[in-house]
Amino acid sequence: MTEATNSGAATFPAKRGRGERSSPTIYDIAKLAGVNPSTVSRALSKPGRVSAKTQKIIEDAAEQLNYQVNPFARALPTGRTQTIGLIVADITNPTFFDIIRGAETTGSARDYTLVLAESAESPETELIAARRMLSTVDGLILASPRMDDEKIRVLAADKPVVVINREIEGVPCVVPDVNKGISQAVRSLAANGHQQLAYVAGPPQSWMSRRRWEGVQAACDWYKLEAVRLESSKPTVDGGRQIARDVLASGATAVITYNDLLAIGLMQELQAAGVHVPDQISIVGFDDIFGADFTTPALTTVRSPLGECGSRAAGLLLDMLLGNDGPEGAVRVDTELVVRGSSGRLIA
Amino acid sequence: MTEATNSGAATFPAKRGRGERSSPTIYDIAKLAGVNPSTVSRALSKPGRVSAKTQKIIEDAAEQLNYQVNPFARALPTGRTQTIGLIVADITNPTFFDIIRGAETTGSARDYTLVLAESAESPETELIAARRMLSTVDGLILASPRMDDEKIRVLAADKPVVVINREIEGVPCVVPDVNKGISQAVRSLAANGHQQLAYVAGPPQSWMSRRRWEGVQAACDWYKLEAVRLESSKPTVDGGRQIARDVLASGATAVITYNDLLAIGLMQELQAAGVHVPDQISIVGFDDIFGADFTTPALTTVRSPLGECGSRAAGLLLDMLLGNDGPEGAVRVDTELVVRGSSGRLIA
DNA sequence: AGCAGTCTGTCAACCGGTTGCCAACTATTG
DNA sequence: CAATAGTTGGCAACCGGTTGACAGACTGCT
Repeated sequence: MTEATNSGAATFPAKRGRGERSSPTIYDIAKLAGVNPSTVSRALSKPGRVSAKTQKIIEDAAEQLNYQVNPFARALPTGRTQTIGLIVADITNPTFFDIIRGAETTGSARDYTLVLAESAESPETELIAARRMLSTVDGLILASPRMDDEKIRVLAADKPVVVINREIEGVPCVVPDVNKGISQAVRSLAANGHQQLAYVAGPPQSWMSRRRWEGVQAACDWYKLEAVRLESSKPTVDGGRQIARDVLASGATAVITYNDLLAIGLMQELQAAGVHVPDQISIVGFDDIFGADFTTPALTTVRSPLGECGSRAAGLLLDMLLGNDGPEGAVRVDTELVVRGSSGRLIA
Repeated sequence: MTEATNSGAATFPAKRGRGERSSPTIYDIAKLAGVNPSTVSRALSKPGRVSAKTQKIIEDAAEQLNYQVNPFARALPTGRTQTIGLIVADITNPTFFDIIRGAETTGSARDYTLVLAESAESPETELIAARRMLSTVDGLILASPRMDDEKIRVLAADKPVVVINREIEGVPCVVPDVNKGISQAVRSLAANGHQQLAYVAGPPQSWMSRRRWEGVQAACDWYKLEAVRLESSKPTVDGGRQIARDVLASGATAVITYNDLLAIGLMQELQAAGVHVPDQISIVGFDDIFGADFTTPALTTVRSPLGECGSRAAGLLLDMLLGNDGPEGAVRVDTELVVRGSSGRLIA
């Protein structure tokens, strides 16, 4: 190769969008420290592989040049990117705010950067986003995914994946354990004299909505309440308003909704219709989202520790990246009833 | 090189965390299509550089192999990463939810990925996060930055930066133009018989809080109201509760707060103290955050189109990445008064 | 047919780190 | 003092795309 043509000389372009001075590389450090670039690389990433003396010299040089690794150059040969991806079904939905926050916080505490995408509730968009991300992140968190189990398993076979708010056999999951919270809610309602309860369901394809309904049924069985299930058109404030007439028609005096948004809409509409909450109807929401205590009366709700879910999921993921196996079954985080003003004794 | 030692043979490790099959490269495509890798590269990224025929062959081969570019490999020589960074002061704060959403949406519409970080309201953390990000993204959006102008200018000299919610000479900014909304608010209050107005300020270092106070003063001058400024301890619901006694003491019958959170807390506390809103005191918030209409009465507020800010900022950034210059002055988006139940005629 | 001008594909260098292998050097021990 | 074991640093290949330079093919024109 020494005697090769070398005709081209290929002067590479300056690049660097602006501010011409490109950042220092390990080659610069090597020159300054009088060692080989590979030694610099080792000193900076493999503690103990080089002698303390050389280590010091190199670190000083790096300091002096204000060196920062180029993450892309590092990612190329190793595949490690120091980023984790998070895909949420709907950025608009406050449920996910806490999840995002939790994931970002524990991620950045361990020097990982969070990459965010949303699927707009569409299984297809979700899959596309997931695939696109998978090549650029070390691991992926799916919050309330909409695609089918099998697709998620395929993704999980490729890189570490953690799912929030859904249980999938063979994939690490973090799910709020709804039973405790629901049980508290139903007991509290029963104690307040309620006998007829309505559950306002969420999207039909939602795993979590089914789960909550099962929980409600079980608890109502136990506490001897009658439970009916009503279908909302969409899991939003507006959907809550629309379901109000069905709720009244059902004759139930207590309502548990799939989420807080539905509860808030429902309460607004009932109040507008002159129904008093909680004297005539008690309302219990789900999740304890931001703003659940802004209402009058403030919303009683089953709190899902969403922030903790995000943070636990990120923690799990990072552990898996360290080579540990994912947990056996799903990780369950406790839910609990937060009693506020929207539920109480029935005043006939 | 042919006669070289070749002793090493350097068998590179398999890598790929799991699922051994690594993804196809342009070399695989080249082999399949019977052309040179560089031709593949050109076909895939430089439309028109290769003949239509070859183009077709290569595209088919890529399709068949289910090829995806390796973003790191591409980023290394070019510096382009197809990602934009967003740093917010506080992920907890709902003000930023819409900004995040706006930025994510327009970003991903143009095939850019959003990378998110938060500064926890600390100028130092912010700077560190910004620096760390800057090396891995094509451009950066700073929402309500807390560090000083000069530092931001330095960052902006390196890569395109857009600032939201603050004006900095020489850096592209997107700011809500508060005057219109404030003017509407004060006019409405004046029309309802109010003569004494209090402004509850936000964090002292907040550029936006000062701006809003100036706007309030100007509008009060014009509409002949008296305005006093009160200092909140923190811009949260809790801070709003704490300021209630000062508000009452001030004798003002109308209040405009630095943000909705303060307004909500203030209203809760006043109502708890038996003060009727809006009959005795009118309250106007700022931003129209998620949940501002959950309260009873629903909150009257000056809406800042936060989602639009995020989306405009991302748009601006992407344009700058295309080589266009940033806008001359700051981009202003209109604010407007949203009248709901918390403001109205004074009933003495 | 001869020749300039245009297209198109190939070659090879390069981005900036990482790492397997080896050789030189140092320290330990018989 | 020599032989052996353990360290440490250097060499060079490699990750996967990008791009300037260039040569061969092809076109059109005289």
